[in-house]
Parts: sequence; C-alpha cells; structure tokens
Amino acid sequence: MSSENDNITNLNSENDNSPKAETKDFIRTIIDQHNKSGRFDNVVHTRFPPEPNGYLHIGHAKAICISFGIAEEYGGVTNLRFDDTNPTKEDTKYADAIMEDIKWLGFNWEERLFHASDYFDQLYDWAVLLIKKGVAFVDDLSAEEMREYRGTLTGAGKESPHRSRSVEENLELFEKMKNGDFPDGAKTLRAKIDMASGNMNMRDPVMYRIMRATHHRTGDKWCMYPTYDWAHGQSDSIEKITHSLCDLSFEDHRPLYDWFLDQLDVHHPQQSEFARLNINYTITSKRKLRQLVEQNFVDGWDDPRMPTLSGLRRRGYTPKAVKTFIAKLGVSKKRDTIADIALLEHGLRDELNASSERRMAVLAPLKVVITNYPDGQIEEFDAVNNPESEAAGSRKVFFSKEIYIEQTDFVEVAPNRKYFRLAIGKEVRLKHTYYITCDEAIKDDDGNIVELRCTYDPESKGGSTPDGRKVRGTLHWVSTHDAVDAEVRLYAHLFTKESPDEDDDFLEHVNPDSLELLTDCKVEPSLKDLKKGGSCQFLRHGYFCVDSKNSTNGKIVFNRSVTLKDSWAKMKKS
RNA sequence: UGGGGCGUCGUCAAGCGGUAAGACACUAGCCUUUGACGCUAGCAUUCGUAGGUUCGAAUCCUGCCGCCCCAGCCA
Repeated sequence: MSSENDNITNLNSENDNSPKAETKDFIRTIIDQHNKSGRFDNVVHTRFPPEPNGYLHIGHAKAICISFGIAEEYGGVTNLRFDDTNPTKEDTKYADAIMEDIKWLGFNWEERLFHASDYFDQLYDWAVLLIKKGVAFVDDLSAEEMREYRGTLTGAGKESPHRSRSVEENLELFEKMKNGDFPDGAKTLRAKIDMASGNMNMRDPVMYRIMRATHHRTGDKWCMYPTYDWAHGQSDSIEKITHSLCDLSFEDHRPLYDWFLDQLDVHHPQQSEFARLNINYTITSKRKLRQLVEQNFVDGWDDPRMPTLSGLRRRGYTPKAVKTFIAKLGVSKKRDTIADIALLEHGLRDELNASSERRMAVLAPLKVVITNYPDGQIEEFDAVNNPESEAAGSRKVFFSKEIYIEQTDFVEVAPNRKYFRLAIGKEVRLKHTYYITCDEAIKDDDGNIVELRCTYDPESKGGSTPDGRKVRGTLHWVSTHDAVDAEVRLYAHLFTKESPDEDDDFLEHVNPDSLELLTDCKVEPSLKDLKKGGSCQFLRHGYFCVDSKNSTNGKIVFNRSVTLKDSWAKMKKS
C-alpha cells in the first residue's frame, strides 16, 4: 500500500474534523471515549431534570443547551423530566412555564415528558428491597438530632441508635410510614452506609421523609416522599439515560448515586458535572431572583431586566443569541468564573444587525422648523430598510417643514472639531433627505432650548450635493405631521456591581437606574405595523422590540433590547 | 484533622511533551448618508508557585500556595 494514499486520507479527515476535534470540551471527550469503548452501544440519551418550583433563567439555558445540544450532536435524544419530589415547593404553573421556555430555545423532548413522581411506586419497591438487603433502616431521630449525629466536616458522625433494627421491624415501620401512621417528620427511611465517611452525603442519607402535602400530580396518594438524592439517580436509570449531565454541586453526590445503583444492580448512567453559568451585573440564583420579584424590584419574572428566559424573550433576545452566547462560553469545570454580559449583548447585536429593519425614532424630541422650506409641502423619500440586506427593500418616509430631531443632537456651540452634530452655524445631513444648517435656537423663559430654526439646501436632496462637500454628521428625524407617539423603555444592567451575588445584601446593589421610562417619543409611522415582540433597529440608538405585555392599540411600548456601540459616547468620557 | 473540585491574557477558553488558538473587551487607524456595520493593526517571551525529569514542559513528577463546594427530613 502506498503511503501517499494514507497521507491523503489523513489530510482529508483532518480537514473535516480538526476544527471541532480541537475544541471538544471534557464532556464530549468522555462521550467519545464511551463510543470508542462501546460502553453505551454508541447511544447518547440525556435528560434535563428541572424542579417545577420557579422560572428558568439563563443559567438553566446552559444546562439545557448542554443536555439537549450534546444529545442532538451525537444523534441521540433528551428527556424532559420534572424532579417533583417536594410537593410543598412545586406547582404545575411552573412546569408549564418551563416547557414554554425550553420550546422557545428550540429544543424538543417529543413524547418523552416524565416526572420523578411517575416512579414513586417503583422507588417504594426498591426501598423495600434495600431494607430487605439490610442496607436501609427506619430512623426516629428528629431533624435536629440527626444534624448532631451527622458530625462535622472534619469529624466523623455517630450511628443512629435505631440503625440496628431488624429487617422485619424496618419493613413494618416503613409500611406504617406509607400508611400515614406517623406524624410529619416523625420518622425517616435512611440508607445504611458510613457515618464516618469524609463525604457527608454518604453518612446514612435520608431516602424518605413523612410530609403530608398534596402533590401537584399524585394528589394525596402519598404522605411520604422520596428525597431528591434517592429519586434522582434511579429516575435516570429507569429512563435508561446514558449521560447524566449536571452542575458541579452534584459531584459529591455521585458516589451516593453509584452506591444506590450498585445496591439495586440496575442500569448505570455516567454522570458528568460542569460549572454553572455566572454573568456579571446580574444574578443566576432562583432564590434571589424570586426575592427581586416578591419585593417588587422588578415587574415580575418576565421583566425585561431579568436574566430569566421569559425576561430575555420580552427584552427582545432571540433563542439564537442565547444559544450562541452559551456555545461561545464553552463547558468547563472552573467553578468561579463570571462571564461578561458584553458577550451576550454582542451576540444579539450581531444577529439583529443582519436581520432587523432600520427605523427612525426620536426619543427626546426637539422641534426644528426649516424656514426656507415651502409651507405645507410634503416630500416622499425612499429609505433603505437594512443596508446589510438588499432583500429587506425600502420604505417611504415623508419630509416636511417641521420635524423633530434628538435633543442630544444639538448644542449651541460645537465643543471641538470632532463634534459632527448640529450647532448654530453648523451643517448636518438629515438621513435620507437634505442638509440643514442651524441658524437660531429659540428658548423659553427659563433658558431651555425649545425649538430650532434651520435652513435647508435644496441641492442636497437625497443626502449629497453636486459640489461634493463633506458633511460628517447624519441625524435621524421624524416629521411632525405624521409622527407617532410611543413609549420607550431603556434598560441598563440590573445591578451596579459586577458580582452582586458575592455578598448577602445583594439587594443593595440593585441599579436604581436600570429602567429609564421615556413617554414622549416620536417615531416613524411605519412602526405602527410592527407586531408585538417584533424587533427593529432605531437608527443610531439600538435594537428595540414591541413590548408584548404593555403595548396597546393606542400606545406602542418599545423595549430597548441592546444599544448600538457608541464610540462617540466613549470619546466624550475620555 | 475530612471529602470533592479548580488554578492559561481584563473576561470566557483552546492546548494533552515540540516551543501559547479563538472570541468578547480594550487601544490605534481606515471606511462610512447609522460616530452602527465593515476593514487593518496592536494586545500572555508566558501558563498559581518552587524544584525535578527531558535536547525540549502550560503539558510528566514532587512539594508548596490560592480559590470554590459539601454538615437540608431542598433540589
């Protein structure tokens, strides 16, 4: 055989695979190894196991992208399983919201919707089996006592005095627990493992606790419920999951899950743990997000400032931008990393730049009268919808003698040669139409500028002149005769501190200026046609979407999804 | 005097014994009817640290140092 052929083969395969192969994260590397060894017959079957006790946030999106995304990549499937082992905290409404969010991200569990509660009977039988094997026992210790017996991080615990009950007695007691013969909290079923283990999870963990609560799915069938630790691994096993992907906090639990699975001698998934997602200037803690909602720092779980998926959706984020962001971050085991929210914003800008039509909107209007423009004349101009996409076509905009420009686009005296906007005696271009020069600023009694008097150059029609003179500044504008009133909400980071999460008083770092409400905005008439949730770029401002909740036929409300980059603002600062 | 993890640019992150990818951010400039977009250039002589092995180490060995998680009948 010629070595030349071999070389060609190798080169080709390198060209095909090397970019991906070089950047494979540790989870994909493990899966590759399994596929090589045939451990799971080349099957990749994952699951996403949320507890239906709150809304999904961007941290969950990472877990979703990993579990659903990796399975997809390897031609496998993913189950959605609600780990509903604590009825006091869970509710169907959360389950519904969770499903909506996963679908929004573009993932599909098809017919594989499961619940840990589907397995309560099986779990009970297995618990009986462990009792019979002599590796589980009914304990009478109270919660406080159990804590004392558990020992400390550095010192071994003590065995419960009830640990040596006979199998028969345990069986009888456990049956009574199920039948409701004991009050809440009176007894527990515990695994008999090792009270001296360095791993706290192995110090005779609780498998069942008595808790009279109506379960959102099983109703009042049970008065005791399995703990997460007892239910989770077995649920994965029952579903024949091959790769259980979860966050680092479950690393310590893996030995326990393995222990249960070994005792039961059932299918053994491979659990791999990755670092959770943290992002600066926000928080990804369900508990803390709930506080923001309950203490009215925000408008609800879907407030556009929230890092929840429903909040991001309402803010105008796209599933693609969220997924791209997560993919760019990668997967690792580094725990204390904090991703830069600028990367998330960049992804959105990047996508919307290519896809959003441009419109003109004046957020803080200043009236301009063009003194040499004929009274009552209305001129029609073509305005390109998206310079990045010819297919987006163009629309008509209508120019008149009176228009609005942005208050921030005018100063009486230009501060320096780098200033391109309007000032007295300065000429600027009005996007798509004419050059105007400011002659005079009209002020009210308090000295506030209330109106500008300008003249236009008829030669500049369309935005350039025969003499070819350079006009650096281009302003957006809206004509007073057809301007549409709108409310615009500008959002900034929810927190003023990069890592608000690092201390307990995170509420002190809530940004008081995270929402700026502008109620007197004037926008292009074509904006009336934008549907709820629809996005566009406001020229020179950023990307905005029509608020899906508070917009009405009479009043359009826009949410700023993300600003445009602003090198002028940066220049002014320095 | 416990157990489990992690330490590569401001941030995230490749690299797996052959002489530090990429992205974001940042800086400088070009372009521009969005001070947007785009383009060009710059941005870790060094991989927590100290030794050792080697012709050669971020990659192997040893010792230190630092950070994080675990003591719910939460998940």
